[in-house]
Amino acid sequence: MVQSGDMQHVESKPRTARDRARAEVTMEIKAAARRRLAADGAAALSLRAVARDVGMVSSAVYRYFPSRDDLLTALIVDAYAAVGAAARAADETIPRAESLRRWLVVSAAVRSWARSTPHEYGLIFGTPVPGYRAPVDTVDPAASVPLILFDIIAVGAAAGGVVSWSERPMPAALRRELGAVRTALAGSLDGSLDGAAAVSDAALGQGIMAWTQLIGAISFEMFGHLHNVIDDHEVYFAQQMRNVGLDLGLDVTRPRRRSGRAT
Amino acid sequence: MVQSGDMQHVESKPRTARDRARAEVTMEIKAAARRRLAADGAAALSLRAVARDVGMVSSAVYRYFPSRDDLLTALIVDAYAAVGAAARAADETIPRAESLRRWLVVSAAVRSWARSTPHEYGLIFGTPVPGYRAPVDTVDPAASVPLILFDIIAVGAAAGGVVSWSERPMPAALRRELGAVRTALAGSLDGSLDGAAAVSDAALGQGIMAWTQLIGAISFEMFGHLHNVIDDHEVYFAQQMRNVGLDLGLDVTRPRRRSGRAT
DNA sequence: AACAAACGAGAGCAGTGCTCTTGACACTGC
DNA sequence: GCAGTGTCAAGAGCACTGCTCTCGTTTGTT
Repeated sequence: MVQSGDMQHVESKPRTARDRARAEVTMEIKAAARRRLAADGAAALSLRAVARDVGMVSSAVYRYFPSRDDLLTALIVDAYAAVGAAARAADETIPRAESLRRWLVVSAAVRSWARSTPHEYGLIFGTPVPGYRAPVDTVDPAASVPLILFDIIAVGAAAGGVVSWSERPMPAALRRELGAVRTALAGSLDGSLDGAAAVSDAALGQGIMAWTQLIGAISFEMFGHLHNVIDDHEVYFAQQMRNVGLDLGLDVTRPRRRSGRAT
Repeated sequence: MVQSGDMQHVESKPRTARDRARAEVTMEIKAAARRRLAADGAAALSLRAVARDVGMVSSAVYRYFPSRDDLLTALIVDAYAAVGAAARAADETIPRAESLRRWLVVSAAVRSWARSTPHEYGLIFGTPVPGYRAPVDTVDPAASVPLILFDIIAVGAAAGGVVSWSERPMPAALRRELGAVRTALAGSLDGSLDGAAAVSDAALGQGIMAWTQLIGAISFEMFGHLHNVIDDHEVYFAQQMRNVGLDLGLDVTRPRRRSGRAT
């Protein structure tokens, strides 16, 4: 179902031995960096330390990554890919028409990815590291989870789901921006983008809200802002996401149907 | 109206000249650190650099802050106090009964504080700096904005506002936790906490969602996650907050009143 | 075989957090 | 008034960082 076209970065087999070695060493460096990131966090990631881990001297690492920030950028791209893959894998366990369950499963998958690799989560959803420049490399993989959410909402809307914001007025300027967002998202969905048009401006706006809520809730939990407020994050998160999903009108399969479902 | 009891940290005038000098130098260091923080961000905050700025040598600064992290912690506490003060100042411009307008004005105040001091915002709502330990000092000022939001919701609920999640079931475990949260928040409100009891579990849960949504939306904007998605953050944010406020049932004064406000 | 590019190693620079020691100053009790 | 006590700024120093440059060596291409 949802698959952004990210097949092209499986570059053709490196021919020369040097290229092959280079690719391998690059991966080794990234793996070591990821290990140190998981252990100590992004702020404490030292290029010299990862160089020691892979048995090189620090200056040699600069042949592969021109600066420490570039190493971090590479890790960011990988992290985006990882969370996108986790979300996609979860999504594929649920029939495409069951929008609510898809939303619950995907949001839970994002949360559990964050809990399993908190520093990588902080890397992409926390404070931007140095002066922040979002290179073009990061914008494409960053959209993979929102893309899944858009598909869920589109299917739900096409099935007659009604969003709770649908009756509210919306500024024309915002409608224009959301229109551009819709066409961009619909263009990234390969298969049946027939449902994309069914996503109203209100649904799109509320969908972005849901995406914000998902990341906001996980960030609150991961960054400790719910300390002394919520103990059982598991049930709290599930409850919040369920309510957000219901507000999104995703329970289109449930209302008065015992198990079969109409179109 | 809402005022957490944070008057006690106006410690009595330092008597001896040495104490006075110490307090003054401490403030000078914090001011310089805040300046460098605003310029370069938390990651680049160097204790030696702020020492140079105040005309001291680095080791002298350690007489006032035992480590760099302690300096950052002091800045975090100040940042919490600043955003709380901004929110409170905005809240006091609106009559207490107009819950929706209070919500809109307070959320806008938080956003504009974030935009004016982005690095301080990142300091408290971004990735926790090193290994993260939230000292007891930070938990009290951190609650000031949520406290205001709770008061807004309590007044709205007492005036008959109905939250959109009110019909949804909620796990008993979560109800228990929210009960503790309610008594804690109600206890921090000095004046008329009669309305606090009117805040149902559903309203409280949705209130935390609104708080999450507020910070999530600002974080998305500040950290660049809405790049190529939203251009006019101003109208987008206002629209989102308005819808969240309406879902919270805060428009209790508007329905059938032409212009004069009641109470 | 000859040449150029890529590579790893090492030295070195400027900067960092933090510790320790030293001498000067201010406050306190006699 | 004066010694004793604690606080203070300063400097040197340690281990570490990101990053640059140079130096032989290896590798791929012509």
